[in-house]
Amino acid sequence: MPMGATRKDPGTDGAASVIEAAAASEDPKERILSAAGREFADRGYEAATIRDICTVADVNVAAVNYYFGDKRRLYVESVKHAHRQRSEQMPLPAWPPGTAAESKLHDFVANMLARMLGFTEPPWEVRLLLREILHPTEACRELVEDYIRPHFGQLVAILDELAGGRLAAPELRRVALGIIGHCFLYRAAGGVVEMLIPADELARLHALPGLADHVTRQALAALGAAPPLVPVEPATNHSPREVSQHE
Amino acid sequence: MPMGATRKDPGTDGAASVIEAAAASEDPKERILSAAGREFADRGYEAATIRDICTVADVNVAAVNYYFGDKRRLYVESVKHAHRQRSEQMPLPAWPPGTAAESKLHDFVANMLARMLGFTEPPWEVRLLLREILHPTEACRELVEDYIRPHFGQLVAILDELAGGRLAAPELRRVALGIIGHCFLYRAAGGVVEMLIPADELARLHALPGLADHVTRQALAALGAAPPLVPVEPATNHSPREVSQHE
DNA sequence: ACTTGCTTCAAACGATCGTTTCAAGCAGGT
DNA sequence: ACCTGCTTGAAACGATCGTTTGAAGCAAGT
Repeated sequence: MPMGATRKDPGTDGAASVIEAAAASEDPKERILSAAGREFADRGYEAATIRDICTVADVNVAAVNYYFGDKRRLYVESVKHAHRQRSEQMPLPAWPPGTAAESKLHDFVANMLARMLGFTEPPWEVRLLLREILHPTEACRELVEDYIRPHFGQLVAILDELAGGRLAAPELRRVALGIIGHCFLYRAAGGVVEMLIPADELARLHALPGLADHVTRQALAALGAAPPLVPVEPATNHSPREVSQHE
Repeated sequence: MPMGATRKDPGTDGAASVIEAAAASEDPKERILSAAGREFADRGYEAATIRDICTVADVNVAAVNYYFGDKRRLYVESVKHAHRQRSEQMPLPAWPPGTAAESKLHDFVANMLARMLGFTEPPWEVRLLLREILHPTEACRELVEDYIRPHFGQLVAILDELAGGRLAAPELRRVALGIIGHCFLYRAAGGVVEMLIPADELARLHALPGLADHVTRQALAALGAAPPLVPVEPATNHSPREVSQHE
């Protein structure tokens, strides 16, 4: 699918000629990186072929070896390229000082879900980065340090604020991992999740706002910063755990 | 790392006595399935070669095509084989009637973590099934129906019991997905998680009981069946949300 | 015009893959 | 012994992969 041309520098348009419909950059090196990213994301490292990549990028087969040396280095560079593009088009969220921690958590989760699932479309950059997370190669460490750790740190900070400093760092991290895992499941195992949910409910599940609400509320309830998911019995002395006597 | 990997030389075949220490079955078909499972789990479908599989299984290259037709069908069969072995050696947990739902949830989580992470060893069967979940092929549907859906249903039933029937089915499913996602993250993205956690805490994180405790407790707290993670202020009239007043 | 340095191109190379072939082995029934 | 059906074996086939090659194109610099 021809994605909209992502013009990073709108100031220097240069030629007035209308560029091809497909995202065609001037620089062949960048064309190769884009094509390689898509192919690697779709088919995986082994199944993606240099010939296909070069056909998509509209360059000669020898171009890959000329610009990148070999296939492996092309892969590493395309992962970095995707990560670079992704992080500069979706920076870390920032809030004015004094914003309620609950709001920040909700924003953070919604942002993460949007980044992972893509509110409009599932971008190939995300799929490529996911592949790198699931099957780490040499490009993984840099990805974690530059892309994942800052987000993780921000989430932990929000949770710390919510806990009012009354939760130890290891505990905070585990709560954060729970939130991330919840979102991660939809991205990494979305196909299986869809099989587990009744068809008539899938539309609801794919509605991002509702998902973000639920993930946030569950985390807040676990921390004690929001009422539990199960509505409390209005006013009874009996233990709320004895309600169901009919199976 | 598939590139540049020099093929492991089986060495001198002088003494053909010691075949394979691991699993040398009588049936060559089963030997192929075992070897294929390991190779597919380790290297992925594309990178695993029939020649390597047959070398490990100690059969001729033609045996794969003789018994399974082609590589794709061998893959599907090896996934089913792994799933079959795995589910018969780790059946669904069962509790005597009247067991507290909290205990059941804890057992369920501990069982799932043990199944995923493997307290003794990371079995290749799990890695192969994970591959199928992450990159579904034709073998996925059967896997979900026979292996995953029963577990999922059991978890939802436990949560329903915990909620005392006061939570709608969609909500219950989302809570279940949260729990599963939490565990799933450690299995699927364990390498990245390990980079995010300080080294001196990794030992704690890999201690299965503690992990199960935390996942269970977080879920219980979210449902309201256990006190929140953050210790409640002992006795103050002030709202606990106004603790931090300095900005 | 000639050189220089960078880039592109078509073609081929060597390796390896999945698959096929066909003959040899090896039971048991007659 | 013979046939018969199933299983194994070594070798080869055709396709495709990543990579290399060497020449041609092309815009400066001199």
